[in-house]
Amino acid sequence: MTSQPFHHGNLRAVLLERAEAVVRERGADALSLRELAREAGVSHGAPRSHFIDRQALLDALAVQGFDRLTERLRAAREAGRSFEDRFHRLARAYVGFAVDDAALMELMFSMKTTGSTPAVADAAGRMFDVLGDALAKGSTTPPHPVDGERFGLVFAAAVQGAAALVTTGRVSREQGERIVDDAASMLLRSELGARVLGGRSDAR
Amino acid sequence: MTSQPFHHGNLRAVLLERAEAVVRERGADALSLRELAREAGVSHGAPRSHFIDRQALLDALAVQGFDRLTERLRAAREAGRSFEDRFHRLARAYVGFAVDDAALMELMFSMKTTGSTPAVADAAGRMFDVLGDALAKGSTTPPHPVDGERFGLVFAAAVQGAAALVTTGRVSREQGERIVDDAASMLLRSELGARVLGGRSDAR
DNA sequence: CAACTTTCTAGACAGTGTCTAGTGTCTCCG
DNA sequence: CGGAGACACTAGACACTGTCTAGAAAGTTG
Repeated sequence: MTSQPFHHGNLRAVLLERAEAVVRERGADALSLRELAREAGVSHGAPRSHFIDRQALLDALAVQGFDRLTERLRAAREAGRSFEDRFHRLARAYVGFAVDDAALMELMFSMKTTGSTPAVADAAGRMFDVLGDALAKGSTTPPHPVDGERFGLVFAAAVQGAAALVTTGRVSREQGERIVDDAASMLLRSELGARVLGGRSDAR
Repeated sequence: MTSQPFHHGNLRAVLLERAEAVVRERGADALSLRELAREAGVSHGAPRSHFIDRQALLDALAVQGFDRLTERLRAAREAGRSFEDRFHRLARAYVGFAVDDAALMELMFSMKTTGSTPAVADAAGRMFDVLGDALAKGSTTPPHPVDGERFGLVFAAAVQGAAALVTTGRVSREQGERIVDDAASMLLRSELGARVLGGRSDAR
């Protein structure tokens, strides 16, 4: 444990952990495999046993990020006491994550990462599923599928956009939260929202 | 002109043009100053006279991108025949730009670019100003400043988010346009929208 | 205990951004 | 007209990167 054994033991986990810290602090561009290896006390070629590519490491980070965001969204969904409450909680959880982990968020949604591996696409899909499920569960009558999807997409866009405005420094975090609150309120009170909700505004 | 004179003459312009092509085709990460220099037929150190940094080149590209987007938004605003029409045209112009120049868009809104130079921040500011002005011009009575800003931010968020969903391949371009259309309609018919419009729904 | 697989080392290669010193070219002012 | 200074560029160097290779060490399995 003290002097390095030949086998590091959990190099993969250490690399992921340190890599995420670097991304968070200095951005994905600043991530260097060799620097990571040095910090972990292994040779510069060692990471290759666990990540064939630099991009493979970034992909793994993105998957981890999506999974963590998914978990937070799930928690927000559970904590919601009404449909509207759940709605606002989801939005805030999403924006909060985007603000706290802005660099990671940028990585997760960068073109080279998002489209690269099925694993990343799947993780992103699971995240969006939670968003969609949370909406579907709200209405007593199953929502019209088309309306439901449109509704979910507009919601996703608003939240994603608010997050982008915040992370790029265009608006403050408080403004970002107010944006999603406003957007959520508008959505719920719109015609489309009414149809999705099946005529009720406070389903449980 | 045929054989390269010592002074290239318009190296800066050529570099910008080729750099934008590279970003568009292969992403910002794939941009190499040395490769650019080779293509332009100059030595690897030549670009330094025009762009002190790799980042400086990227910043210049971002400024160019913001300016072009600003121009398109202006055109959309002029073409609009009613407030609602103008609204939809702006949204579609924004999403259209984001789709056609996805990689450039990603560069423009990346953290390292957005926050780096005043020049970039200014260019981004001008773009958002056009968005904001277009909204302010719509209402006959000057909108309540606070409501107007909230309105504009929600709009910007929706549009930006829809663009992000499209550029990351999550939804198709058609879906993206429907999202912004839906969002625009909801916004216009919301309480907040009504207040901003001063009670009218079709101001000219 | 032997075969096999995984994990790591160490060296090499091509490529990069950045810095520096020096040179060719242009412009402008006396 | 000519010289001086500003500018654009060249060429070489440096430290660094990701990736590939061959091979050694350690763990695993039969």
